[in-house]
Amino acid sequence: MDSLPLARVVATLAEVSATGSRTAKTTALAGLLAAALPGDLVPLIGLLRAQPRQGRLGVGWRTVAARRSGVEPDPGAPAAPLTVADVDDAFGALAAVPAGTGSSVARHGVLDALWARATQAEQDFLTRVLVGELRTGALDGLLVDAVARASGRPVAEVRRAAMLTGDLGATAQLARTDPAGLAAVRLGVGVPVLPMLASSAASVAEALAVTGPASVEHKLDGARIQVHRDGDDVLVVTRSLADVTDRLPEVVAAVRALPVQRVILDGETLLLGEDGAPRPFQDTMARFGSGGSDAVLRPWFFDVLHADGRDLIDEPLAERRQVLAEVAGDLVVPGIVTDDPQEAEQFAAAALAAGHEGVMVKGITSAYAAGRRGKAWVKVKPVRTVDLVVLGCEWGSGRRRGWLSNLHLGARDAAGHFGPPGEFVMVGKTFKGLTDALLAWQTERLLALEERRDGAAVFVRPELVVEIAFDGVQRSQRYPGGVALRFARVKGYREDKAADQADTIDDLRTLLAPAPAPD
DNA sequence: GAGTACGCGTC
DNA sequence: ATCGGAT
DNA sequence: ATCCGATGACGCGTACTC
Repeated sequence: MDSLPLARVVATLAEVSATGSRTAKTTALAGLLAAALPGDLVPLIGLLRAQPRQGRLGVGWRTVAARRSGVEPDPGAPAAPLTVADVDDAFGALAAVPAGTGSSVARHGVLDALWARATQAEQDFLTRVLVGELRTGALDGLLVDAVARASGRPVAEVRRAAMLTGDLGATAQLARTDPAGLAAVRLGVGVPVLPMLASSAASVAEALAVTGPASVEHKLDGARIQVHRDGDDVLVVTRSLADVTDRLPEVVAAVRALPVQRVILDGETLLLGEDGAPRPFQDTMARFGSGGSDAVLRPWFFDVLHADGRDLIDEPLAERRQVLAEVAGDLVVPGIVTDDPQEAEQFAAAALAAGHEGVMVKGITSAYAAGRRGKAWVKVKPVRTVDLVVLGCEWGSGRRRGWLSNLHLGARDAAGHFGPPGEFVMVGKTFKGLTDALLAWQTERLLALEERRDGAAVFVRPELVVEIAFDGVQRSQRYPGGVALRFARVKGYREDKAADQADTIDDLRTLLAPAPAPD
């Protein structure tokens, strides 16, 4: 079997994107995987998930493409077609180019070489990969099925191995070369596991009705972390399994101090204010995303997957929480066990009063379902609502092509703090919560209110009032009122209301946490 | 060298 | 993250 | 019950532009 020609990858992806049937897509991908050499599976899956980009290649690639665009592709067709391995080599070479002055020249050299060997179709494909067009993650679920099909292993077995190793490419290779090894994949300290995800409910009572007796825990507004410790070796990864160990020395130190040698912990990290209350999410991210500062990120843990030789992933939550209390002490996220809605409601109110995002309600008998979004974990957060005015709307793409989709939302500036009194101040955009019927309706309605266009946006007379649900507000530099909505979605149009009855920018600004005292 | 735009990852 | 639609 | 696709605000780091 020869190395897989890139042309075949291109053809398969074209087929996959052209068909609507999930089954057909799986079949096409499975065929591709089955045709690949085992050694090609890791780069192939990386390519299919559009992950192997190294930094900012979009513009670099466009530059190369533009420079090349006048140049005829080599008239004598390349002797050897471009293979997946070639692309993987090129990505490796790109990764090896050091950052800094001159690096873009070196990067372009690598890209030039790739481009020169590629056919037109391959050039198009590479452009889409490198520019990020194919990066949707949408193939993730399909690929698990396809790997199973291509290797003849049960889907559940492949899925479990992929979740436990956080690595579909390696799992595909294992499935092909060592089926027994695949079945034997277990949790490993130092090997990141895909984190368990939660569904959501509107109230604690509703959540409890789904889970039954539950652990009800504070939901902290920070970044998810998974920490592996083996003696003094500590690894910290994020929700997407990115290694952030070097950025979180304080978390490493905190875990090294725990009374346990080998452990996998699941939790959250965030900044606290001097008063002990959580800082705004933005502040946590500013620290989380950078090397360091004096601000100290603190870890809290709500689950333990392994402790000193004991895999706990299939144990009920009650058992895991007990072990957690022993190994993590005061770093355990506060929670109670109950099946009483009133008691849970009181606990949730206290969590909010303490400045947290809400609560998690977790079935007390549930196992840790790595990588799954089940009903065993349910998040409950308060939802706010405001009536805002539509200022404009952007044309949708993909399945929303032809509809005005992404609404520009304005709050009323009754006091005239940001312009003439009574005009509107933009506070965010949303495309969520719209059914196809509503999309059609708003497209027609907004076009009738059109004032002007600019690129993809149609600006309208500010007359239509829309009810918007959101989770909270955040400081904004982009929007003139200094606030932006977090997770805004449409609840419905308020045709009974006129624009001068819309909620005000001052209403929204009162939701902003007071700025920390400078001192 | 300063300022901007992009890419990616957090939610 | 959230939501509606499709499978 | 899940997966997919369309996009939100922000913050960092860095490639690119002048």
